[in-house]
Amino acid sequence: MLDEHPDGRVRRGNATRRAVLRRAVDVASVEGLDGLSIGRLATELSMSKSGLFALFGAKEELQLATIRAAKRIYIDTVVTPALETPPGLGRVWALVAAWIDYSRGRVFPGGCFFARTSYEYAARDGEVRDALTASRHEWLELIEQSLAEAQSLGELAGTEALPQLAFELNAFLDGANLDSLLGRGEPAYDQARRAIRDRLASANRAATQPWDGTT
Amino acid sequence: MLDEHPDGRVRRGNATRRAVLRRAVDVASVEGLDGLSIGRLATELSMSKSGLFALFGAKEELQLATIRAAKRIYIDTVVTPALETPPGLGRVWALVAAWIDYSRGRVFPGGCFFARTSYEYAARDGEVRDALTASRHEWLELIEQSLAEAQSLGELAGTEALPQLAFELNAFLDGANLDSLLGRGEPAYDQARRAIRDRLASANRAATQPWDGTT
DNA sequence: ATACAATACGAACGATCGTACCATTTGTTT
DNA sequence: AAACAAATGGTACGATCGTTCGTATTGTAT
Repeated sequence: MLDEHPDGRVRRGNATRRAVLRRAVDVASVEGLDGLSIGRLATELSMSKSGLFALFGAKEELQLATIRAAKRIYIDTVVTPALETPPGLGRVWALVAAWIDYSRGRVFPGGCFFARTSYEYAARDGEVRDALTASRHEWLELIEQSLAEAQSLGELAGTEALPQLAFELNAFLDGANLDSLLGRGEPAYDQARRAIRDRLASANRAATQPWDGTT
Repeated sequence: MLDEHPDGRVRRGNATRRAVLRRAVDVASVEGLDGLSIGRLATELSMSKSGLFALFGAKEELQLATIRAAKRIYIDTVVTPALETPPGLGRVWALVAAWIDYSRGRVFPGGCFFARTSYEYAARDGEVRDALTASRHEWLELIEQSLAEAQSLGELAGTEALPQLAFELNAFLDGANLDSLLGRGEPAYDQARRAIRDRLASANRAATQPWDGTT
């Protein structure tokens, strides 16, 4: 959509940028956005350091572009597939299930890209941090909105506070992600699934429409 | 306890090491254990880079010593005070309450030291990562043990799986820590408290000994 | 054909990194 | 008093960092 102009030069540049960012998101998910080094990226991609640098103009621009690239991957592998499930608790479950697959399948070698980098910049200032907080906010709002749909369908007790519930579900996901990376492996994801299923089942108990807990 | 030998030289060295580590834990909680730089620490503490380096022998030793120093602070401000509360759900609550105060009060400027650094090294190898995974394991075991005491006192349903429950409580804590750092502020801790209180109350409902949810 | 624009490279810059070596000072041991 | 040990500082090394500059190449305009 940004390539509307069929300029061969910028098209070539965009292709190179994509190749760089494909590698950058993987590196950053393990070593962090600080660990991203232009020289190292250039070496790994067999290009010149100055050439790679010129594509972004500054290190911070590379970091911001890396975040945007990670967000695209995240949306493609987690959000979009889950939105194929019709609204309701089924979609909420599809969302968390897709997230678990995303973390578990190591779409990024360092687990969830945003968990890794958000913690890295959580206590700092600047555009990088702002971009990461905005991403987290969008994600939490997506969960909350899916919960709101389920609630208006009668699948969630009307007394449930949705920001609270979204916070809890997301905490389970992040917890499993970290536990898994730190060696707890598959059982961590089992714990998250069980916690989420039990929590949603409890929120469904006082609702009008029953939920079978699987779909 | 390690200063049993009244050698003035090593005592002086230990004092300097303590001063270095007091600053190192703060820096690492914000910039990470990679962001720790010997030269920067030396400048901030008005000492020579080579002198500071010699006190630890290698950067990795400085990082490991920083983790040990952070663990001491953690134990002093979270674990030990909570253990003054008698076993049972009251102690579990004291533990999580102390943790929330520890994160909320910014004992480390970057929030929980271990959340920050564990994510940093979660997807890597080496002694630093091993030390961090061990710390996390100890913490989770402490929660689990406190839950086991509560269970044997009849304050927790016998059907509750304790590793599962410990995972959930800890996930709430980490989630609030990150949300708070990313600008959500006090409400994040309120959400964690509420999530934990509700979860413990639910686990207490099928138990023999009631719990009032506050002490 | 000519002027312009974007990509890419090579070389070099100042800064900072972790580390090594050597000297000095200070405290302990004999 | 002499021998030793630990802490601390000064200097310098090689590596890497982000960045700048000049230049060649390639594609698009006029």
